[in-house]
Amino acid sequence: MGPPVRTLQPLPVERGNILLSERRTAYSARVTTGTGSLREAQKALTRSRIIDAARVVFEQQGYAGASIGLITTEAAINRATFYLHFPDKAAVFREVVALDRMHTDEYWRELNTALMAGTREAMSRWILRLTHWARDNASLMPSKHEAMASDPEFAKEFQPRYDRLSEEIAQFLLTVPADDRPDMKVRVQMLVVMLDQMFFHALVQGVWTGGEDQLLRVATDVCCKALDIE
Amino acid sequence: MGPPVRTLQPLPVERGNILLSERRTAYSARVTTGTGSLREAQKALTRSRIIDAARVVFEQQGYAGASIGLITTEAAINRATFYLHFPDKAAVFREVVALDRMHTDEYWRELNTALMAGTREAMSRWILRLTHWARDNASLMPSKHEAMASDPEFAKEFQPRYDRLSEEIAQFLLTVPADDRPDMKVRVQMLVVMLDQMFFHALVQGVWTGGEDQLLRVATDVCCKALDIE
Amino acid sequence: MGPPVRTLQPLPVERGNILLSERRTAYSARVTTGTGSLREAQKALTRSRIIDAARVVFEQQGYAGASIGLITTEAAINRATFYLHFPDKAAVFREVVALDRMHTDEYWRELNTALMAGTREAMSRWILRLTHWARDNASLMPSKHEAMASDPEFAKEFQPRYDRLSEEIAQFLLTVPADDRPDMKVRVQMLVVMLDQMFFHALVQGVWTGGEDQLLRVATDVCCKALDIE
Amino acid sequence: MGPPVRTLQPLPVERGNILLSERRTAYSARVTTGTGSLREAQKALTRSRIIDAARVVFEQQGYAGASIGLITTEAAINRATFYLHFPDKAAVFREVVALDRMHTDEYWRELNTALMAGTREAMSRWILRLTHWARDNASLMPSKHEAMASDPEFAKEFQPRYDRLSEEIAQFLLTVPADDRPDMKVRVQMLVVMLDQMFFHALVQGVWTGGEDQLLRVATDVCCKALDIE
DNA sequence: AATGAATGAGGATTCATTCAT
DNA sequence: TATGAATGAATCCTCATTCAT
Repeated sequence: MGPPVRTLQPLPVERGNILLSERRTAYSARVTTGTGSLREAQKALTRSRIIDAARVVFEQQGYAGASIGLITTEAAINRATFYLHFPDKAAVFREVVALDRMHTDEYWRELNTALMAGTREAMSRWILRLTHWARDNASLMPSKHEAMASDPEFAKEFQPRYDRLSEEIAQFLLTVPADDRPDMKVRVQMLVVMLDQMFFHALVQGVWTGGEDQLLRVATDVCCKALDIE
Repeated sequence: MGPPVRTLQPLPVERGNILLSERRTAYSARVTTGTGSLREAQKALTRSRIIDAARVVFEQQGYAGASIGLITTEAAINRATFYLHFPDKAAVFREVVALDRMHTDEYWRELNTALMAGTREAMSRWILRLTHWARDNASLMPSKHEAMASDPEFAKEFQPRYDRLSEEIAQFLLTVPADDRPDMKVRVQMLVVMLDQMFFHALVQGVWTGGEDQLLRVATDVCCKALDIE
Repeated sequence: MGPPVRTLQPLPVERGNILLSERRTAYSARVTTGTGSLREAQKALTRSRIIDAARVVFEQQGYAGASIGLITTEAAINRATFYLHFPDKAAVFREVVALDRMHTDEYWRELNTALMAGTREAMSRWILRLTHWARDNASLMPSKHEAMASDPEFAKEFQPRYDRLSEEIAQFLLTVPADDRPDMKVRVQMLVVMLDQMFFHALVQGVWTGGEDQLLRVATDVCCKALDIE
Repeated sequence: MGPPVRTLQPLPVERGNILLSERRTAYSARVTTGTGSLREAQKALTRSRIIDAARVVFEQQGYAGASIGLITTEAAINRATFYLHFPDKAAVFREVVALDRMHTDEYWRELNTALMAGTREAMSRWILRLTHWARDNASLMPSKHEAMASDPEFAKEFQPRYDRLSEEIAQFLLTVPADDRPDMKVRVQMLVVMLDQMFFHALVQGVWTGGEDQLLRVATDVCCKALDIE
């Protein structure tokens, strides 16, 4: 009878969530290591503190709502110190998002694998993986959407993901008849957009009524049918 | 050889588009007429001026970028007057969006018809219709996304659209075996989310590379396959 | 034995002088009267309060040292109110100086009369008059010099005084042989520059050692000789 | 028919002039050489680099506009290094000006000679010399005026020049009847102030309309007449 | 002696909002 | 009802200055 239907927890990202700070530290800390001299290490430490704090603030307050004052307070540093490391809010935000994106790419790449496999099973596994990813990144998404909507720069910067995606699945596309490739590319893009958005609605904004099982089942089915899998 | 491939014009909504003002005026004017006494009529007039001005400003400046000062300047009224009609920015925004939503519902309702028809042709026609709608509403979308992302209230308020949508297609759902209904509902929701988002990317943010024909063709195909049409 | 030698009091303008506030109020108040409606009157009142306060601050702190915060504190109004009346510090300063300039012109005009008279007596009287004027305006001079030195705009705006001066004495120039006029014009300009600067040194910066009598006597003598008077 | 009338080039000192850097380097270098140990030499080198850079910045940005950051950037040294050599902006400015003053004194001393000669010719030559000096120092003058106007300390420090001047011409004063000496001293001071200021207007601020010839001719005439020369 | 990093303090603006008219 | 004027609260940003290295 399958696993119990666990309603998708809409993730308590509603501006106040502080759950992920631990992992976040890991994120940016990872970047700092191996720099060399002591001074550089210290600078990198401060920098990563800012990034971590920024992430917390962006998650809690959204993009527009985040002020540099809040970030520096959260990072427990002087406001002026911020400007030593970043020119403005947008710059830190880019950094914060970049850390996420590293993982993003990783997951997208797996899509290629799943498509190559060409089985419902593989698709299902990938979509499940996607939910995990969405859950991890959910808290920052509102800010990302907000930034993209309010600042054309960000829109240009973050959106290309979908374009690059089509390159990620280049391998898979080669398995498709040459004539069908352009359409297939668009088809995959659409589905990715769909899943992306769907998980955003489901996880971040909590506006999905059904259970997680149903969501996964239907999503898999839609994708497979659209891609003529099985 | 089919119609010529016209690349989707990414719609010059890039903060400055003023194309729709005419229609907009019609929108809010429609609401004000026939209220009753003279005083009320005047008040309603001012109110609709604010709404129209607000729309212009939201389109040009985005949600966060729109200040009450800009709105009242655009409306050529005093800043204080604004507060006689609306408590804050969010309130006007709700009104502005509401005017769009009237139409929104209208279009969604047609989805039910298309689904009932159950033909690729009907689906294709509806999707085409959707692109028109998207084109009309494109300019306000960034603000809407921004507002939703930054203000949880808006998220709750605007998202339910997808829930209500499932009610709109209730009629269609009755034609589906009772056991399949829950999944079918989710399936349609997903596709709507997909189309919605797709047109946002394609029209508003102009990040779609293919032509309009391709977009429509693939979208129709994905939807039909996912819904077992044909 | 002549009048007693009274050493020129270098005027306690050394950032802290508050002596002239009374007169100042008179200055700007004069401007406000006769506006008409009550609202306008109130606005004008605030405006003149800002100007008066600005003058005090400029006198005490110099141009660079004067901040908008200091001005609004002195005026006992909100900082934002300032921006309702002036775009920036430079704008108020212009206004403050303008009030002085009204008088300035008046005094320069008398130079023409003195020159026309062509007697040592008339020159002496005018120079004496000039010292009074200098004394009255001494406190603002440092700021003026500072503003002129630091902001080319001000230099352009305030300096032309010397050019306009040559127009003020046009009448006198007509009494001079046509051939000598250009040189005579320059000659007068030089002397005015000299007196101007001299009184600035003597009164404002207090770096003159001699007594007031001596100063007047020598100045008169230099001027008369240079102009072939007597 | 005299030399051709060359309009006084108002000297492109308008914050951006960089003409004099060569000479300037010479200035401060002269001071640093011959100090002794290697360390001291290095220190002196840095010190002179700061002074040179400061001069450039003061010329370009004015006194208030010059920040320590700008100076150290121009000198290509660390901001903190500045504080090893000077306590603050005022201190470097003093040095910068002092370098000028060495020359200043030199020129003033020649005034004594000219006065002793007591001929129109000698006066004329000295005044011409003065214009050269003014031209050389023009670029720094705005800052000097600004500093004097904003900081009473500077006023006290730079002004005394006029007092010391009277000592420079002590020799000449001895040739004057004892009774007339006090007045003569003041008379010369006045004329020097006049010339000083005149060249400032003419060269630095470019507000003089006439040609250089006229300026020199009239200035010479005024001085000679005022001093009963010829 | 020189530097990189960090800080504290202060100044300019802008905005939403409230009064008295 | 509509307005002009005023306000309080934030925010951004820059600068002079110090400290550990």
